[in-house]
Amino acid sequence: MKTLHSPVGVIRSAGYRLTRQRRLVVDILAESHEHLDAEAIYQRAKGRDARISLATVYRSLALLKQTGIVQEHSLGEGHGHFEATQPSPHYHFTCRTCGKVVEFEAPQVLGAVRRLCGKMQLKVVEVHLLLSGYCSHCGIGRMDGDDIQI
Amino acid sequence: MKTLHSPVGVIRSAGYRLTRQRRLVVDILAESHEHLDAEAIYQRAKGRDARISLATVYRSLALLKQTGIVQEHSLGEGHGHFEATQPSPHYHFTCRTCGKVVEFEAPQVLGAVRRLCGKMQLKVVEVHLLLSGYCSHCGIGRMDGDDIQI
DNA sequence: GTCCATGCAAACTGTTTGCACGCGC
DNA sequence: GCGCGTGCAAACAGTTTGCATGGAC
Repeated sequence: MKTLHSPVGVIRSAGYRLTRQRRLVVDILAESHEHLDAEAIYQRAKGRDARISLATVYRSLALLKQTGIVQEHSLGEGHGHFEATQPSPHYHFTCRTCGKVVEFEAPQVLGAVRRLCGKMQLKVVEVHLLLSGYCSHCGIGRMDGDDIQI
Repeated sequence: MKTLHSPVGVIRSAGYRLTRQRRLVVDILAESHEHLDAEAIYQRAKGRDARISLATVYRSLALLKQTGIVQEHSLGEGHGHFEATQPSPHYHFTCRTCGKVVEFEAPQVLGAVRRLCGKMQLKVVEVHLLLSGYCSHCGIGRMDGDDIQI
């Protein structure tokens, strides 16, 4: 059973240096509870340290992902979005009209996945469930099952 | 209730022209039951019609996606993969070692999603469930729960 | 014949990399 | 001080677009 450390502790105990830039990226993701993309993280980082570069943001994100501190999600926009790893797994819905992202938990999904993958002898490391459609606001008047398929 | 037409019928009844190139892309996806990316589709298409261009493949895929004839999946490689829309929804597992993609059905997942989204007033149009980990072959000796999180 | 679709090449977006300098340990 | 990490700019992959020509209807 893995003990939970602070991001800073994880970075150091994995043998990586704790640089100003890495700490900055961690902080930005820990503070913001949105799903930022690399560019947005870079912009925020630049606000606090004008010298940081986009390449470093990407390199930091790769390292943080590898150590499990952050997770990357594909939210249907064709590029990555990042968030600090949460204690309990959750999934995402994105609205096709307004772009809003709704997070939700779904323990049943994990159960079903676990059962299925046990049968198929698959060792699952990551689970991404991504829904898209229309949120409660944008879905008004969209009862015309035209592209509603579920 | 939407009637099922042949891809060709769907294209024409949506008011689009049925060109040699569009038919070719449809055929390639219908024949191959793999998850091809745009480049792979382009290579196969060139084999049958040397004049086709990659841009047209992309344009055709966009149109076929919009009409529901094909689906795009993000299989964790950072670029899109395409397959002909199947009658019953299914999901994907990709092996981190050998890259193999395993398809599986999971009606329970759809049920859970439907229930949750009903509560949250979300109208769901698309459901993507993507697992990654190690397949039965590559997973041997990987019992050391180090990065196994589910 | 009309107008949408195509081919080509150039543009664009997101991401990665090579290399010399900088800084955490 | 050693060696990993950074900044910069250039390279890269995947995808999109502008424009003149071609082909479906």
